[in-house]
Amino acid sequence: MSVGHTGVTTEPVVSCGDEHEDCGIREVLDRIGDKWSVLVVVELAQGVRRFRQLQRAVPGISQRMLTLTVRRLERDGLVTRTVHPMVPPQVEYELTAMGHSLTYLVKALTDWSAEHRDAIAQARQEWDAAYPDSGIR
Amino acid sequence: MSVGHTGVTTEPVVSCGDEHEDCGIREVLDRIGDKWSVLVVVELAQGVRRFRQLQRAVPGISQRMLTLTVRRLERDGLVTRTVHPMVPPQVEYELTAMGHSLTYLVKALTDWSAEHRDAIAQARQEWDAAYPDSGIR
DNA sequence: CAGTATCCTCCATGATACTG
DNA sequence: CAGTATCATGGAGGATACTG
Repeated sequence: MSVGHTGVTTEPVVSCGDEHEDCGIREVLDRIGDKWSVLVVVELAQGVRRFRQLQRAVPGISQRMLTLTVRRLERDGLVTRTVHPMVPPQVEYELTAMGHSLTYLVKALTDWSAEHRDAIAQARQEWDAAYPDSGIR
Repeated sequence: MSVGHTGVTTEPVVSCGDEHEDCGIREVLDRIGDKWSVLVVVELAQGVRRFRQLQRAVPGISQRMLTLTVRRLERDGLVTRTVHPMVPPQVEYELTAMGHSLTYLVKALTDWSAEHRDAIAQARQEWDAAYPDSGIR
């Protein structure tokens, strides 16, 4: 995917077209852009998980945020929540077909990230060296 | 790069592996997850743009946020900033090769969004109907 | 175990004014 | 035109306690 020099390469034609607003990117971004959704989806991509399993698998997430995150994913039709009436309670979360399709997008995300993290880190170092106290971070 | 399958298909094997942290997703997410970066990148995907051009192309963005956004993109090596010394000042922003490669990811994002926005909207309606005052949004 | 219910904090964003 | 400098604020997220 070398975009190389001056020449125009094959553009992915990403544009908002005639939309006045912001395409529909915001909708997705508002979901995957938050702090935990993607990490929860990544874990659920491995299979069915219970609440505490999820919390242990996503270090640092609070009970409250995990609840909010899975609720929103459920509301969007990306995750199913299955309650098994027993003591102690058992609730299982699982990706829907749509939630599953999202993992392909997430993979694209991680791939791009892995591919460019070094270049980004270097660019940042150079920039920070050039403008030591710019306030930008 | 068709992201949209239906049903269970071959898994993209998206996992954090043995990483304790959160892969490198957070780095990308922190950039594309913010309110404006993606929209600016989308506009710059069309070609070279000046500051005011960008601001007009991205409705709702404040001068301050546009400055911050392009600065951060520049710092990450995704955008170049070229100052032409003249009166009035002229500054041009352009995607780097890496910034360009990001547009493919953004396209995957918009594609997925376009493909599932209806399903998501419907899932939300149904959920909101089932749990009228849940507080979730 | 799987959550609710509160309270609180900080930071991303916004609004406004000024400048080379 | 292309910014900087301040000040203000809302809401995402965190901490803690309690419950069926």
